[in-house]
Amino acid sequence: MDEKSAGKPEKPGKRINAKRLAEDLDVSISTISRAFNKDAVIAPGTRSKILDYANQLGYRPNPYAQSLITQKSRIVGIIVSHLENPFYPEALRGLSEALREAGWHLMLFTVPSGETPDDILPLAISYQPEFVIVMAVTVSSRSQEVAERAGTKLIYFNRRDPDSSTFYVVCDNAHGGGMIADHFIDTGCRHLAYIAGFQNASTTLDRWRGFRDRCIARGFPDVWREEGYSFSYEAGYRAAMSLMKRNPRPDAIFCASDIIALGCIEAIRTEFGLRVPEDVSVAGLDNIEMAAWPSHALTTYSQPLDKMIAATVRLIEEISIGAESETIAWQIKGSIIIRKSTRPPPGGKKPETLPDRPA
Amino acid sequence: MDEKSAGKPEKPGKRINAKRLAEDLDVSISTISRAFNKDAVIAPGTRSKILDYANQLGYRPNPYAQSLITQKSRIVGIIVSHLENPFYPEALRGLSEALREAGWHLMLFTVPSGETPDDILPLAISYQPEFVIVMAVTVSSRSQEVAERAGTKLIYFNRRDPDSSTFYVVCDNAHGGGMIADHFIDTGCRHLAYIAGFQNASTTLDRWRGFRDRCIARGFPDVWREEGYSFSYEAGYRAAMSLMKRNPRPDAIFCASDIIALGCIEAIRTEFGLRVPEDVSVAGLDNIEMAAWPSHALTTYSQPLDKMIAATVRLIEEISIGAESETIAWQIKGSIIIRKSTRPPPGGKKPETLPDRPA
DNA sequence: AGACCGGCTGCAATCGTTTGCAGCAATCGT
DNA sequence: ACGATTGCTGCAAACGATTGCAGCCGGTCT
Repeated sequence: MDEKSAGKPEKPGKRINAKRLAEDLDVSISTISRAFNKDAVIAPGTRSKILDYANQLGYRPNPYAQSLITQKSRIVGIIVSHLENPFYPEALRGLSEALREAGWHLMLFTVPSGETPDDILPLAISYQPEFVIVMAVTVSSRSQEVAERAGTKLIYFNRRDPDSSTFYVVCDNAHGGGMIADHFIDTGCRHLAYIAGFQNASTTLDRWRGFRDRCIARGFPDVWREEGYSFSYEAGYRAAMSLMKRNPRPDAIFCASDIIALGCIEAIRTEFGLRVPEDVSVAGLDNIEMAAWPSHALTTYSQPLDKMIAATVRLIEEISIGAESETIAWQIKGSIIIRKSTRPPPGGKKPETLPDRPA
Repeated sequence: MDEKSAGKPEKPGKRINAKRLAEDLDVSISTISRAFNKDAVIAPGTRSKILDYANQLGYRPNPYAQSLITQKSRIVGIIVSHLENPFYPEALRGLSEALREAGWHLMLFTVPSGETPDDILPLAISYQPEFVIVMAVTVSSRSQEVAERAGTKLIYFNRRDPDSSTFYVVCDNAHGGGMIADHFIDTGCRHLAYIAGFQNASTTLDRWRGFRDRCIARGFPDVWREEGYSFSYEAGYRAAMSLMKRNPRPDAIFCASDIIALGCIEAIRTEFGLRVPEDVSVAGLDNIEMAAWPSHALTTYSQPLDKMIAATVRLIEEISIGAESETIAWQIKGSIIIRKSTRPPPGGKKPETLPDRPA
């Protein structure tokens, strides 16, 4: 520490690296490295000396060199297809924060309208993230294979993978459908209908299944189903237009997403001059923030976003440390949130008064 | 090509690298590299041979090694603070796609509610992105310095930097305020008001300035201003509650964002039983997708998102190739979108009938 | 025929880390 | 007092690319 330490004249253009620290501090590069590695053997004194000097100089280990040598990037990619559905920004935000806290970096890929997540995947894995979270409804199973070849693990968020052993995290959509059906029936609705989202999204399917099965079980087998073809406001608007012309006209509509429900309500009000919930009960699924706005006051089934996010991060952590995670998939129950877009429960109480067996 | 080519037994665990290609193809690693480098000298035949074989094997150059040696990452970080305001997902999406097309990767950082973008910046630059786009209203100027030291360029999106020579891209917010003022006054409104967003965000300030200046210029100096303290639905709701109790009661309210406007309208309708636009005209600024929904039909000033995004990408490209970009900042005009939340223009036409000089 | 040139390719240094292994001093056990 | 153990540190070989420079080969010019 006597050769030429102290007033060393800041080499200008050069980014500071471990070598520079090593020279200044008169230790080896290895030692510098060890100072930053949580569980490496190093004298506590040496470590703190290095750490102090490091952040005095603003030094941080170069992540590219680290990734290169360790073969780990601590990057997770995320492919999002429908950011215009407010559910996704909410999920994205949560995921972003949770992953950051766990020490991961998030690389974002949005899917342009003409394309599918499959088209984007090659690009997403080109930066060799350790994981790619797919937050999109439609993905082919070929993707699985592409990812595998690149050494990247795929995790589906809000999408069940029908035919395989991939990782996924979803809410219990069938349960949601069932709860809504119960609520409709309990509040005296008799002509039930469903507005679907993307045609063969697992979410569309499961919600429908849960809803219809419960309707049938409770003695209402004639459930309308209208295709929305997407999870959007416009879809809800259009679907409601057609649905409300049927005979018998529905008096309760379960929409495959909140945003569909808002479109649906709007159509019912402006196009048919009917009231919600007096004439028609409408419920959604997601519980996006907007659903709570007084202007909407939407009854809905709440996706347990926090739990879903926690599960996702946990999955990632476990796989990443090599614990071939025993749970490959999470399906988490949410809960129904009753607001003002559906009829209130019958005055006082008469829960046993089921429709087809009059009191 | 005779030593041991042909039926080479796929080395299993090993990720394929340039060396592997080189051996199989009997060329040097340098040549492999050159095949992937657009403007390197290499015989066309050799290149296509390599490229073919490469994507038959699914090989792509390792980005970490590339970044390490070239000192460029082609990564741009983005810090977003208010994803719950739909304007930001829209912007994020556009930015993501435009940057992808230009060959950049996007690393996302959201700002948790307790913290500021400044707190996140160190983390954002820890991966050494070449640029960081800050899509947030409040940033201290110290950040500028932190970024500089790490060799990262900061670009503000939707935020003007008052005191410095940093890069930024915004829409012409003052112009927006002015247009809305004109529209209010032209449609016969007389008691004008403004609901502010974050208190010292440049957007709040500029919109106010443009609005008030025009009001004054046209002879209505008494403009109410109500603080919203944030760009949210709740802020609009709360602010409207207080604003509508003033005397004289406003008959036109310009909100610092669309989402504020929606909250504001809701409060006017449900809390005061008044009609929009018959009793009060309300306009926003942003032109988020929801503003066009028939249930809202919000009059607003449209942010020229596409142009803003194009400008941002262009800025990045220019700086990145070293052309010390002559334009350090972009301020782009948007346009007013008249819908149903403001009174219609006077029947037929009487544009000259200004308030204070009666016809 | 010899000099020169242009097009292509290979050599080897380099980027900034991590990590197994060996070495060394100080402490401990007997 | 001497070997074994412990606690820390340094050496050097990776990781997988890029790129300036030198070399080779065939063709053209004089």
